[in-house]
Amino acid sequence: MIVGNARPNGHFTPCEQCPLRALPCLREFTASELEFVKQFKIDELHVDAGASFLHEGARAEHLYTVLSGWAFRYKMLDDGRRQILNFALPADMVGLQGTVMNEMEHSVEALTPLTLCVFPRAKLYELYSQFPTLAFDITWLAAREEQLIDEHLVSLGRRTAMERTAFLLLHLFVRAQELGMVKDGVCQLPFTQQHLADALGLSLVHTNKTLKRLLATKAVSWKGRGLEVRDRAALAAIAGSDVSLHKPRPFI
Amino acid sequence: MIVGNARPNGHFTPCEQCPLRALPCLREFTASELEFVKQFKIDELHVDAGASFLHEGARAEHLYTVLSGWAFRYKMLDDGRRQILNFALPADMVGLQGTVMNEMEHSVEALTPLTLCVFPRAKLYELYSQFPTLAFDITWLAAREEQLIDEHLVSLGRRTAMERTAFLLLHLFVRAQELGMVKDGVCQLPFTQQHLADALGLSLVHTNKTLKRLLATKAVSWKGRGLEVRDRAALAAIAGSDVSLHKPRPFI
DNA sequence: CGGCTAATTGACTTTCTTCAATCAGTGTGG
DNA sequence: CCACACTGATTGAAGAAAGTCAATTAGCCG
Repeated sequence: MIVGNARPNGHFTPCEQCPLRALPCLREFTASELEFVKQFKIDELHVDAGASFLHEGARAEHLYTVLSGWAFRYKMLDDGRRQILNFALPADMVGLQGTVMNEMEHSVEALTPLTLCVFPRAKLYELYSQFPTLAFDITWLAAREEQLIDEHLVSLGRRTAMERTAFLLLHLFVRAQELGMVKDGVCQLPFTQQHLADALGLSLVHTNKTLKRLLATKAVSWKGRGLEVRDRAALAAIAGSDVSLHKPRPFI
Repeated sequence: MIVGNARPNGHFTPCEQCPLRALPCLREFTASELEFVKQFKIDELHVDAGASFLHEGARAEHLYTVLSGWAFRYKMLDDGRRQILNFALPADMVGLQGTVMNEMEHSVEALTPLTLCVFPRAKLYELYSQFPTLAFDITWLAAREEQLIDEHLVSLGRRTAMERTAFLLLHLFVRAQELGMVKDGVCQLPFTQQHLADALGLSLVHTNKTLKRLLATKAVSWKGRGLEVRDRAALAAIAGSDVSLHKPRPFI
Protein backbone atom coordinates (compact mmCIF):
# COMPACT_ATOMS: atom_id res chain seq x y z
CA MET A 1 0.00 0.00 0.00
CA ILE A 2 1.37 3.37 -0.98
CA VAL A 3 0.96 5.84 1.80
CA GLY A 4 2.77 8.71 0.22
CA ASN A 5 2.71 12.32 1.11
CA ALA A 6 0.00 14.52 2.46
CA ARG A 7 1.08 18.06 3.06
CA PRO A 8 -0.88 20.64 4.97
CA ASN A 9 -0.65 24.03 3.48
CA GLY A 10 -1.01 26.76 6.06
CA HIS A 11 -2.05 29.57 3.74
CA PHE A 12 -4.57 28.80 1.05
CA THR A 13 -7.26 30.11 -1.23
CA PRO A 14 -10.01 31.81 0.79
CA CYS A 15 -13.52 30.51 0.16
CA GLU A 16 -14.82 33.69 -1.43
CA GLN A 17 -12.34 33.07 -4.25
CA CYS A 18 -13.09 29.36 -4.48
CA PRO A 19 -13.00 28.41 -8.16
CA LEU A 20 -15.74 25.86 -7.64
CA ARG A 21 -18.33 28.40 -6.59
CA ALA A 22 -18.69 29.53 -10.18
CA LEU A 23 -19.89 26.10 -11.28
CA PRO A 24 -23.46 26.06 -12.46
CA CYS A 25 -24.05 22.77 -10.65
CA LEU A 26 -23.55 24.38 -7.24
CA ARG A 27 -25.91 26.70 -5.45
CA GLU A 28 -24.98 30.16 -4.19
CA PHE A 29 -24.00 30.72 -0.58
CA THR A 30 -25.62 33.45 1.43
CA ALA A 31 -23.25 35.99 2.92
CA SER A 32 -23.45 34.48 6.39
CA GLU A 33 -22.97 30.95 5.09
CA LEU A 34 -19.90 32.05 3.23
CA GLU A 35 -18.63 33.74 6.34
CA PHE A 36 -19.08 30.57 8.34
CA VAL A 37 -17.58 28.24 5.75
CA LYS A 38 -14.56 30.51 5.50
CA GLN A 39 -13.67 29.94 9.11
CA PHE A 40 -14.85 26.33 9.02
CA LYS A 41 -12.16 25.57 6.49
CA ILE A 42 -9.01 25.32 8.54
CA ASP A 43 -6.56 24.11 5.97
CA GLU A 44 -5.87 22.86 2.52
CA LEU A 45 -4.27 19.48 2.02
CA HIS A 46 -2.17 18.39 -0.93
CA VAL A 47 -1.93 14.69 -1.61
CA ASP A 48 0.34 13.04 -4.15
CA ALA A 49 -1.11 10.84 -6.87
CA GLY A 50 -1.20 7.26 -5.69
CA ALA A 51 -1.27 8.16 -2.01
CA SER A 52 -4.06 7.08 0.33
CA PHE A 53 -5.02 9.80 2.76
CA LEU A 54 -7.93 8.13 4.55
CA HIS A 55 -7.66 4.57 5.78
CA GLU A 56 -10.17 1.91 6.63
CA GLY A 57 -10.25 1.43 10.37
CA ALA A 58 -8.82 4.84 11.17
CA ARG A 59 -10.58 7.53 13.17
CA ALA A 60 -11.26 10.57 11.09
CA GLU A 61 -10.73 13.96 12.67
CA HIS A 62 -11.57 15.90 9.58
CA LEU A 63 -14.04 16.20 6.82
CA TYR A 64 -12.83 17.03 3.33
CA THR A 65 -14.07 18.36 0.06
CA VAL A 66 -12.17 17.93 -3.15
CA LEU A 67 -10.97 21.23 -4.52
CA SER A 68 -9.10 19.80 -7.48
CA GLY A 69 -8.03 16.41 -8.77
CA TRP A 70 -9.42 12.89 -8.82
CA ALA A 71 -9.63 10.31 -6.04
CA PHE A 72 -11.43 7.06 -5.40
CA ARG A 73 -13.00 5.37 -2.42
CA TYR A 74 -12.24 1.65 -2.09
CA LYS A 75 -12.30 -1.34 0.19
CA MET A 76 -9.82 -4.21 0.29
CA LEU A 77 -10.40 -7.81 1.28
CA ASP A 78 -7.79 -9.59 3.36
CA ASP A 79 -6.35 -11.46 0.41
CA GLY A 80 -5.78 -8.31 -1.61
CA ARG A 81 -8.92 -8.16 -3.74
CA ARG A 82 -9.89 -4.53 -4.15
CA GLN A 83 -13.25 -2.99 -4.95
CA ILE A 84 -13.45 0.63 -5.99
CA LEU A 85 -16.69 2.01 -4.59
CA ASN A 86 -16.79 5.27 -6.49
CA PHE A 87 -14.76 8.17 -7.73
CA ALA A 88 -14.46 11.56 -6.10
CA LEU A 89 -14.19 14.67 -8.25
CA PRO A 90 -14.00 18.35 -7.41
CA ALA A 91 -16.92 19.53 -5.24
CA ASP A 92 -17.37 16.04 -3.78
CA MET A 93 -17.23 15.51 -0.06
CA VAL A 94 -15.00 12.83 1.35
CA GLY A 95 -14.71 11.36 4.81
CA LEU A 96 -18.23 12.00 6.04
CA GLN A 97 -18.55 8.43 7.27
CA GLY A 98 -15.46 8.76 9.37
CA THR A 99 -16.74 12.01 10.75
CA VAL A 100 -20.28 10.95 11.51
CA MET A 101 -19.58 7.39 12.54
CA ASN A 102 -16.46 6.90 14.59
CA GLU A 103 -14.40 5.00 12.15
CA MET A 104 -13.75 4.86 8.43
CA GLU A 105 -14.96 1.70 6.76
CA HIS A 106 -13.22 2.42 3.51
CA SER A 107 -10.04 4.06 2.25
CA VAL A 108 -9.53 6.90 -0.19
CA GLU A 109 -6.66 7.25 -2.61
CA ALA A 110 -5.63 10.11 -4.86
CA LEU A 111 -5.50 9.39 -8.58
CA THR A 112 -3.91 12.71 -9.43
CA PRO A 113 -2.25 15.35 -7.31
CA LEU A 114 -5.18 16.27 -5.11
CA THR A 115 -6.11 19.41 -3.26
CA LEU A 116 -8.59 19.10 -0.41
CA CYS A 117 -10.34 21.61 1.78
CA VAL A 118 -10.08 20.51 5.40
CA PHE A 119 -12.91 20.98 7.89
CA PRO A 120 -12.59 20.02 11.54
CA ARG A 121 -15.03 17.48 12.85
CA ALA A 122 -15.10 19.46 16.09
CA LYS A 123 -16.91 22.34 14.43
CA LEU A 124 -19.50 20.17 12.75
CA TYR A 125 -21.92 20.59 15.60
CA GLU A 126 -21.61 24.33 15.27
CA LEU A 127 -22.50 23.98 11.61
CA TYR A 128 -25.53 21.85 12.38
CA SER A 129 -26.80 24.13 15.09
CA GLN A 130 -26.19 27.48 13.41
CA PHE A 131 -26.51 26.73 9.71
CA PRO A 132 -29.32 24.29 9.08
CA THR A 133 -29.15 24.99 5.36
CA LEU A 134 -25.54 23.83 5.31
CA ALA A 135 -26.47 20.81 7.41
CA PHE A 136 -29.12 20.03 4.85
CA ASP A 137 -26.52 20.37 2.10
CA ILE A 138 -24.39 17.75 3.82
CA THR A 139 -27.38 15.43 3.97
CA TRP A 140 -28.02 16.15 0.31
CA LEU A 141 -24.46 15.23 -0.57
CA ALA A 142 -24.75 11.99 1.39
CA ALA A 143 -28.01 11.12 -0.36
CA ARG A 144 -26.53 11.92 -3.74
CA GLU A 145 -23.54 9.73 -3.13
CA GLU A 146 -25.85 6.93 -2.10
CA GLN A 147 -27.65 7.29 -5.41
CA LEU A 148 -24.40 6.91 -7.28
CA ILE A 149 -23.51 3.80 -5.33
CA ASP A 150 -26.99 2.37 -5.86
CA GLU A 151 -26.51 2.71 -9.57
CA HIS A 152 -23.09 1.15 -9.36
CA LEU A 153 -24.57 -1.73 -7.37
CA VAL A 154 -27.06 -2.37 -10.16
CA SER A 155 -24.17 -2.45 -12.59
CA LEU A 156 -22.22 -5.03 -10.65
CA GLY A 157 -25.24 -7.14 -9.82
CA ARG A 158 -27.25 -7.08 -13.00
CA ARG A 159 -25.43 -5.56 -15.93
CA THR A 160 -23.19 -7.49 -18.30
CA ALA A 161 -19.52 -6.62 -18.55
CA MET A 162 -20.18 -4.63 -21.71
CA GLU A 163 -23.12 -2.75 -20.24
CA ARG A 164 -21.40 -1.85 -17.03
CA THR A 165 -18.24 -0.72 -18.79
CA ALA A 166 -20.23 1.53 -21.10
CA PHE A 167 -22.22 2.83 -18.18
CA LEU A 168 -19.21 3.67 -16.07
CA LEU A 169 -17.41 5.49 -18.87
CA LEU A 170 -20.53 7.47 -19.65
CA HIS A 171 -21.07 8.21 -15.98
CA LEU A 172 -17.54 9.51 -15.52
CA PHE A 173 -17.69 11.54 -18.69
CA VAL A 174 -20.93 13.22 -17.70
CA ARG A 175 -19.68 14.02 -14.23
CA ALA A 176 -16.49 15.50 -15.64
CA GLN A 177 -18.56 17.47 -18.11
CA GLU A 178 -20.68 18.96 -15.32
CA LEU A 179 -17.48 20.21 -13.73
CA GLY A 180 -16.15 21.74 -16.90
CA MET A 181 -13.37 19.17 -17.14
CA VAL A 182 -14.12 18.24 -20.73
CA LYS A 183 -12.03 20.10 -23.31
CA ASP A 184 -12.84 19.69 -27.00
CA GLY A 185 -15.06 16.75 -26.20
CA VAL A 186 -12.24 14.94 -24.42
CA CYS A 187 -11.95 14.18 -20.73
CA GLN A 188 -8.66 13.12 -19.17
CA LEU A 189 -9.22 9.95 -17.16
CA PRO A 190 -6.28 9.62 -14.79
CA PHE A 191 -6.37 5.87 -14.28
CA THR A 192 -5.29 2.53 -15.67
CA GLN A 193 -7.35 -0.43 -16.81
CA GLN A 194 -6.62 -2.00 -13.43
CA HIS A 195 -8.56 0.82 -11.76
CA LEU A 196 -11.37 0.32 -14.20
CA ALA A 197 -11.37 -3.42 -13.50
CA ASP A 198 -11.49 -2.86 -9.75
CA ALA A 199 -14.40 -0.49 -10.16
CA LEU A 200 -16.28 -2.80 -12.50
CA GLY A 201 -15.79 -5.92 -10.42
CA LEU A 202 -14.08 -7.65 -13.33
CA SER A 203 -10.64 -9.11 -13.84
CA LEU A 204 -8.05 -7.00 -15.59
CA VAL A 205 -7.96 -9.31 -18.61
CA HIS A 206 -11.68 -9.38 -19.05
CA THR A 207 -11.88 -5.63 -18.62
CA ASN A 208 -9.29 -5.21 -21.33
CA LYS A 209 -11.17 -7.45 -23.74
CA THR A 210 -14.51 -5.88 -22.98
CA LEU A 211 -13.08 -2.42 -23.37
CA LYS A 212 -11.64 -3.34 -26.70
CA ARG A 213 -15.00 -4.56 -27.93
CA LEU A 214 -16.60 -1.39 -26.62
CA LEU A 215 -14.11 0.89 -28.31
CA ALA A 216 -14.64 -1.02 -31.53
CA THR A 217 -18.22 0.27 -31.62
CA LYS A 218 -16.88 3.81 -32.09
CA ALA A 219 -19.41 5.12 -29.58
CA VAL A 220 -16.54 6.10 -27.36
CA SER A 221 -12.78 6.40 -27.69
CA TRP A 222 -10.06 6.15 -25.08
CA LYS A 223 -6.62 6.91 -26.35
CA GLY A 224 -3.77 7.56 -24.01
CA ARG A 225 -5.68 8.96 -21.06
CA GLY A 226 -8.26 10.85 -23.10
CA LEU A 227 -11.86 9.69 -23.05
CA GLU A 228 -14.15 10.97 -25.77
CA VAL A 229 -17.83 10.16 -26.02
CA ARG A 230 -18.45 10.26 -29.74
CA ASP A 231 -22.03 9.07 -29.73
CA ARG A 232 -23.74 9.43 -26.41
CA ALA A 233 -26.99 7.88 -27.53
CA ALA A 234 -25.19 4.82 -28.85
CA LEU A 235 -23.13 4.52 -25.70
CA ALA A 236 -26.24 4.84 -23.55
CA ALA A 237 -27.90 2.17 -25.67
CA ILE A 238 -25.00 -0.20 -25.05
CA ALA A 239 -25.13 0.62 -21.35
CA GLY A 240 -28.84 -0.15 -21.32
CA SER A 241 -29.72 3.25 -19.89
CA ASP A 242 -28.50 6.79 -19.87
CA VAL A 243 -26.99 8.33 -16.77
CA SER A 244 -29.16 10.73 -14.86
CA LEU A 245 -28.05 14.10 -13.65
CA HIS A 246 -28.83 15.66 -10.32
CA LYS A 247 -30.35 19.02 -9.75
CA PRO A 248 -27.91 21.43 -8.17
CA ARG A 249 -27.57 21.52 -4.41
CA PRO A 250 -24.04 22.14 -3.25
CA PHE A 251 -21.85 22.48 -0.24
CA ILE A 252 -18.75 24.34 -1.30
CA MET B 1 -45.51 -5.13 -10.53
CA ILE B 2 -47.70 -5.49 -7.51
CA VAL B 3 -48.83 -2.15 -6.25
CA GLY B 4 -51.09 -3.36 -3.51
CA ASN B 5 -52.52 -1.51 -0.64
CA ALA B 6 -51.17 1.26 1.48
CA ARG B 7 -53.55 2.41 4.14
CA PRO B 8 -53.14 5.52 6.23
CA ASN B 9 -54.17 5.04 9.77
CA GLY B 10 -55.39 8.26 11.36
CA HIS B 11 -54.86 7.32 14.98
CA PHE B 12 -51.69 5.54 15.92
CA THR B 13 -49.15 4.80 18.61
CA PRO B 14 -47.73 8.02 20.03
CA CYS B 15 -43.96 8.32 19.98
CA GLU B 16 -43.51 8.20 23.73
CA GLN B 17 -44.85 4.66 23.60
CA CYS B 18 -42.81 3.68 20.55
CA PRO B 19 -41.68 0.10 21.06
CA LEU B 20 -38.42 0.81 19.27
CA ARG B 21 -37.22 3.36 21.78
CA ALA B 22 -36.42 0.58 24.22
CA LEU B 23 -33.87 -0.93 21.85
CA PRO B 24 -30.31 -0.75 23.12
CA CYS B 25 -29.09 0.13 19.64
CA LEU B 26 -30.93 3.46 19.71
CA ARG B 27 -30.05 6.52 21.72
CA GLU B 28 -32.40 8.30 24.10
CA PHE B 29 -34.37 11.32 23.00
CA THR B 30 -34.31 14.44 25.09
CA ALA B 31 -37.72 15.66 26.22
CA SER B 32 -37.86 18.41 23.63
CA GLU B 33 -36.74 16.12 20.84
CA LEU B 34 -39.47 13.69 21.77
CA GLU B 35 -41.96 16.51 21.80
CA PHE B 36 -40.93 17.57 18.34
CA VAL B 37 -40.85 14.09 16.86
CA LYS B 38 -44.31 13.45 18.25
CA GLN B 39 -45.79 16.21 16.18
CA PHE B 40 -43.44 15.57 13.27
CA LYS B 41 -44.98 12.14 12.86
CA ILE B 42 -48.24 12.82 11.12
CA ASP B 43 -49.42 9.33 10.37
CA GLU B 44 -48.79 5.64 10.38
CA LEU B 45 -48.92 3.71 7.13
CA HIS B 46 -49.73 0.03 6.76
CA VAL B 47 -48.48 -1.67 3.64
CA ASP B 48 -49.35 -5.20 2.54
CA ALA B 49 -46.62 -7.73 1.94
CA GLY B 50 -45.58 -7.64 -1.69
CA ALA B 51 -46.73 -4.06 -2.23
CA SER B 52 -44.39 -1.29 -3.38
CA PHE B 53 -45.05 1.99 -1.62
CA LEU B 54 -42.27 4.12 -3.06
CA HIS B 55 -41.58 4.15 -6.76
CA GLU B 56 -38.59 5.05 -8.85
CA GLY B 57 -39.26 8.30 -10.64
CA ALA B 58 -41.95 9.48 -8.25
CA ARG B 59 -41.77 12.62 -6.18
CA ALA B 60 -41.70 11.83 -2.50
CA GLU B 61 -43.74 14.00 -0.18
CA HIS B 62 -42.91 12.04 2.91
CA LEU B 63 -40.11 10.51 4.81
CA TYR B 64 -40.64 7.18 6.55
CA THR B 65 -39.19 5.06 9.27
CA VAL B 66 -39.97 1.39 9.59
CA LEU B 67 -41.89 0.66 12.77
CA SER B 68 -42.36 -3.03 12.13
CA GLY B 69 -41.85 -5.51 9.31
CA TRP B 70 -39.33 -6.03 6.53
CA ALA B 71 -38.93 -4.18 3.23
CA PHE B 72 -36.31 -3.88 0.53
CA ARG B 73 -35.02 -1.12 -1.72
CA TYR B 74 -34.52 -2.11 -5.35
CA LYS B 75 -33.96 -0.89 -8.88
CA MET B 76 -35.23 -2.45 -12.07
CA LEU B 77 -33.69 -2.37 -15.53
CA ASP B 78 -35.94 -1.93 -18.53
CA ASP B 79 -35.89 -5.60 -19.45
CA GLY B 80 -37.00 -6.72 -16.01
CA ARG B 81 -33.72 -7.47 -14.33
CA ARG B 82 -33.99 -6.49 -10.70
CA GLN B 83 -31.30 -5.61 -8.21
CA ILE B 84 -32.12 -5.48 -4.52
CA LEU B 85 -30.01 -2.71 -3.01
CA ASN B 86 -30.57 -3.49 0.64
CA PHE B 87 -33.13 -4.51 3.20
CA ALA B 88 -34.97 -2.20 5.56
CA LEU B 89 -35.77 -3.37 9.07
CA PRO B 90 -37.44 -1.66 12.02
CA ALA B 91 -35.74 1.62 12.97
CA ASP B 92 -34.46 2.11 9.42
CA MET B 93 -35.30 5.25 7.52
CA VAL B 94 -36.74 5.00 4.06
CA GLY B 95 -37.33 7.61 1.38
CA LEU B 96 -34.67 10.10 2.38
CA GLN B 97 -33.43 10.31 -1.19
CA GLY B 98 -36.85 11.20 -2.45
CA THR B 99 -37.17 13.82 0.25
CA VAL B 100 -33.79 15.42 -0.12
CA MET B 101 -33.44 15.10 -3.85
CA ASN B 102 -36.56 15.72 -5.80
CA GLU B 103 -37.19 12.31 -7.10
CA MET B 104 -36.84 8.70 -6.00
CA GLU B 105 -34.22 6.78 -7.92
CA HIS B 106 -35.26 3.44 -6.51
CA SER B 107 -38.38 1.66 -5.35
CA VAL B 108 -39.25 0.10 -2.02
CA GLU B 109 -41.38 -2.99 -1.51
CA ALA B 110 -42.76 -4.56 1.64
CA LEU B 111 -41.71 -8.15 2.34
CA THR B 112 -44.11 -8.54 5.24
CA PRO B 113 -47.04 -6.49 6.42
CA LEU B 114 -45.26 -3.25 7.12
CA THR B 115 -45.95 -0.39 9.48
CA LEU B 116 -44.29 2.92 8.76
CA CYS B 117 -44.12 6.21 10.62
CA VAL B 118 -44.85 9.05 8.23
CA PHE B 119 -43.07 12.40 8.42
CA PRO B 120 -43.91 15.28 6.13
CA ARG B 121 -41.15 16.62 3.96
CA ALA B 122 -42.56 20.08 4.56
CA LYS B 123 -41.50 20.02 8.19
CA LEU B 124 -38.01 18.81 7.50
CA TYR B 125 -36.67 22.33 7.42
CA GLU B 126 -38.16 22.96 10.82
CA LEU B 127 -36.34 19.87 12.08
CA TYR B 128 -33.06 21.04 10.61
CA SER B 129 -33.36 24.54 11.97
CA GLN B 130 -34.66 23.74 15.43
CA PHE B 131 -33.22 20.33 16.23
CA PRO B 132 -29.66 20.06 14.98
CA THR B 133 -29.17 16.87 16.94
CA LEU B 134 -32.00 15.25 15.01
CA ALA B 135 -30.62 16.61 11.77
CA PHE B 136 -27.33 15.03 12.67
CA ASP B 137 -29.12 11.76 13.34
CA ILE B 138 -30.54 11.84 9.84
CA THR B 139 -27.08 12.38 8.44
CA TRP B 140 -25.87 9.53 10.61
CA LEU B 141 -28.54 7.23 9.23
CA ALA B 142 -27.63 8.19 5.67
CA ALA B 143 -23.95 7.53 6.34
CA ARG B 144 -24.75 4.20 7.97
CA GLU B 145 -26.84 3.11 5.03
CA GLU B 146 -24.03 4.05 2.72
CA GLN B 147 -21.71 1.81 4.71
CA LEU B 148 -24.07 -1.10 4.26
CA ILE B 149 -24.27 -0.53 0.54
CA ASP B 150 -20.50 -0.18 0.30
CA GLU B 151 -20.14 -3.58 1.89
CA HIS B 152 -22.75 -5.00 -0.44
CA LEU B 153 -20.90 -3.52 -3.39
CA VAL B 154 -17.73 -5.32 -2.33
CA SER B 155 -19.73 -8.54 -2.20
CA LEU B 156 -21.08 -8.18 -5.71
CA GLY B 157 -17.82 -6.98 -7.16
CA ARG B 158 -15.25 -9.10 -5.45
CA ARG B 159 -16.69 -11.95 -3.43
CA THR B 160 -17.45 -15.40 -4.83
CA ALA B 161 -21.03 -16.65 -4.85
CA MET B 162 -20.36 -18.71 -1.73
CA GLU B 163 -18.72 -15.85 0.13
CA ARG B 164 -21.37 -13.32 -0.70
CA THR B 165 -24.20 -15.67 0.19
CA ALA B 166 -22.62 -16.44 3.56
CA PHE B 167 -21.97 -12.77 4.12
CA LEU B 168 -25.51 -11.69 3.35
CA LEU B 169 -27.09 -14.31 5.59
CA LEU B 170 -24.76 -13.39 8.41
CA HIS B 171 -25.42 -9.71 7.84
CA LEU B 172 -29.17 -10.16 7.98
CA PHE B 173 -28.98 -12.38 11.00
CA VAL B 174 -26.86 -9.92 12.95
CA ARG B 175 -29.12 -7.01 12.07
CA ALA B 176 -32.18 -8.97 13.13
CA GLN B 177 -30.41 -9.92 16.33
CA GLU B 178 -29.68 -6.28 17.15
CA LEU B 179 -33.38 -5.63 16.88
CA GLY B 180 -34.37 -8.51 19.11
CA MET B 181 -35.92 -10.39 16.20
CA VAL B 182 -34.04 -13.61 16.87
CA LYS B 183 -35.96 -16.12 18.99
CA ASP B 184 -34.18 -19.27 20.19
CA GLY B 185 -31.34 -18.60 17.80
CA VAL B 186 -33.69 -18.47 14.84
CA CYS B 187 -34.58 -15.48 12.70
CA GLN B 188 -37.57 -15.51 10.38
CA LEU B 189 -36.45 -14.39 6.94
CA PRO B 190 -39.56 -13.38 5.04
CA PHE B 191 -38.31 -13.94 1.53
CA THR B 192 -37.78 -16.46 -1.21
CA GLN B 193 -34.63 -17.59 -2.96
CA GLN B 194 -35.58 -15.24 -5.77
CA HIS B 195 -35.20 -12.30 -3.40
CA LEU B 196 -31.88 -13.66 -2.25
CA ALA B 197 -30.76 -14.06 -5.86
CA ASP B 198 -31.77 -10.50 -6.71
CA ALA B 199 -29.85 -9.20 -3.72
CA LEU B 200 -26.77 -11.29 -4.46
CA GLY B 201 -26.65 -10.44 -8.14
CA LEU B 202 -26.89 -14.13 -9.07
CA SER B 203 -29.38 -16.19 -11.03
CA LEU B 204 -32.04 -18.08 -9.14
CA VAL B 205 -30.59 -21.46 -10.10
CA HIS B 206 -27.08 -20.57 -9.10
CA THR B 207 -28.29 -19.10 -5.84
CA ASN B 208 -30.10 -22.31 -5.08
CA LYS B 209 -27.04 -24.43 -5.74
CA THR B 210 -24.74 -22.16 -3.79
CA LEU B 211 -27.15 -22.04 -0.90
CA LYS B 212 -27.32 -25.78 -0.83
CA ARG B 213 -23.55 -26.07 -0.65
CA LEU B 214 -23.51 -23.46 2.09
CA LEU B 215 -26.16 -25.20 4.16
CA ALA B 216 -24.24 -28.45 3.77
CA THR B 217 -21.43 -26.91 5.83
CA LYS B 218 -23.76 -26.82 8.85
CA ALA B 219 -22.52 -23.33 9.71
CA VAL B 220 -26.01 -22.06 9.06
CA SER B 221 -29.44 -23.59 8.55
CA TRP B 222 -32.45 -22.24 6.69
CA LYS B 223 -35.54 -24.39 6.97
CA GLY B 224 -38.89 -23.07 5.96
CA ARG B 225 -38.38 -19.38 6.63
CA GLY B 226 -36.21 -19.81 9.70
CA LEU B 227 -32.55 -18.83 9.53
CA GLU B 228 -30.25 -20.12 12.25
CA VAL B 229 -26.57 -19.28 12.51
CA ARG B 230 -25.15 -22.39 14.14
CA ASP B 231 -21.49 -21.45 13.97
CA ARG B 232 -20.90 -17.78 13.45
CA ALA B 233 -17.13 -18.10 13.29
CA ALA B 234 -17.37 -20.76 10.60
CA LEU B 235 -19.91 -18.71 8.65
CA ALA B 236 -17.73 -15.62 8.92
CA ALA B 237 -14.78 -17.68 7.72
CA ILE B 238 -16.72 -18.80 4.65
CA ALA B 239 -17.81 -15.20 4.05
CA GLY B 240 -14.19 -14.09 4.26
CA SER B 241 -14.91 -11.56 6.98
CA ASP B 242 -17.26 -10.98 9.84
CA VAL B 243 -19.92 -8.30 9.69
CA SER B 244 -19.23 -5.18 11.68
CA LEU B 245 -21.72 -3.56 13.97
CA HIS B 246 -22.37 0.12 14.33
CA LYS B 247 -22.28 2.10 17.50
CA PRO B 248 -25.72 3.32 18.46
CA ARG B 249 -26.97 6.59 17.04
CA PRO B 250 -30.66 6.64 16.29
CA PHE B 251 -33.50 8.65 14.95
CA ILE B 252 -36.69 7.10 16.22
C1' DC C 1 -57.37 -33.96 -5.29
C1' DG C 2 -56.12 -30.08 -8.38
C1' DG C 3 -53.75 -25.68 -8.74
C1' DC C 4 -50.25 -22.73 -7.52
C1' DT C 5 -45.82 -21.15 -5.95
C1' DA C 6 -41.25 -22.17 -4.49
C1' DA C 7 -37.40 -25.20 -4.46
C1' DT C 8 -34.42 -28.56 -6.86
C1' DT C 9 -31.91 -30.79 -10.34
C1' DG C 10 -29.42 -32.07 -14.67
C1' DA C 11 -27.61 -30.77 -19.08
C1' DC C 12 -25.63 -27.48 -21.73
C1' DT C 13 -23.85 -22.77 -23.02
C1' DT C 14 -21.78 -18.51 -22.08
C1' DT C 15 -19.13 -15.49 -19.39
C1' DC C 16 -15.38 -14.63 -16.72
C1' DT C 17 -11.00 -15.78 -14.47
C1' DT C 18 -6.41 -17.40 -14.41
C1' DC C 19 -2.03 -18.27 -16.31
C1' DA C 20 1.47 -17.12 -19.17
C1' DA C 21 3.45 -14.69 -22.61
C1' DT C 22 4.23 -10.85 -25.54
C1' DC C 23 4.11 -6.07 -26.97
C1' DA C 24 4.34 -0.94 -26.31
C1' DG C 25 5.68 3.22 -24.16
C1' DT C 26 8.58 5.66 -20.99
C1' DG C 27 12.43 6.84 -18.49
C1' DT C 28 17.31 6.06 -16.96
C1' DG C 29 22.13 5.33 -17.00
C1' DG C 30 26.07 4.62 -19.67
C1' DC D 1 21.86 7.21 -28.92
C1' DC D 2 21.00 2.61 -27.23
C1' DA D 3 20.36 -1.24 -23.83
C1' DC D 4 17.73 -2.14 -19.92
C1' DA D 5 14.11 -1.89 -16.56
C1' DC D 6 9.54 -1.07 -15.47
C1' DT D 7 4.75 -0.36 -15.91
C1' DG D 8 0.66 -0.86 -18.48
C1' DA D 9 -1.79 -2.92 -22.41
C1' DT D 10 -2.81 -7.04 -25.23
C1' DT D 11 -3.47 -11.84 -26.46
C1' DG D 12 -4.32 -16.82 -26.58
C1' DA D 13 -5.55 -20.90 -24.27
C1' DA D 14 -7.61 -23.57 -20.70
C1' DG D 15 -10.49 -24.11 -16.80
C1' DA D 16 -13.84 -22.47 -13.37
C1' DA D 17 -17.92 -19.95 -12.36
C1' DA D 18 -22.33 -18.57 -13.49
C1' DG D 19 -26.30 -18.34 -16.61
C1' DT D 20 -30.11 -20.52 -19.30
C1' DC D 21 -33.41 -24.07 -20.35
C1' DA D 22 -36.35 -27.51 -19.10
C1' DA D 23 -38.15 -30.69 -16.10
C1' DT D 24 -39.37 -32.40 -11.70
C1' DT D 25 -40.36 -32.26 -6.86
C1' DA D 26 -42.18 -30.35 -2.49
C1' DG D 27 -45.49 -27.71 0.13
C1' DC D 28 -49.49 -25.36 0.78
C1' DC D 29 -54.25 -24.13 0.34
C1' DG D 30 -59.09 -24.37 -0.83
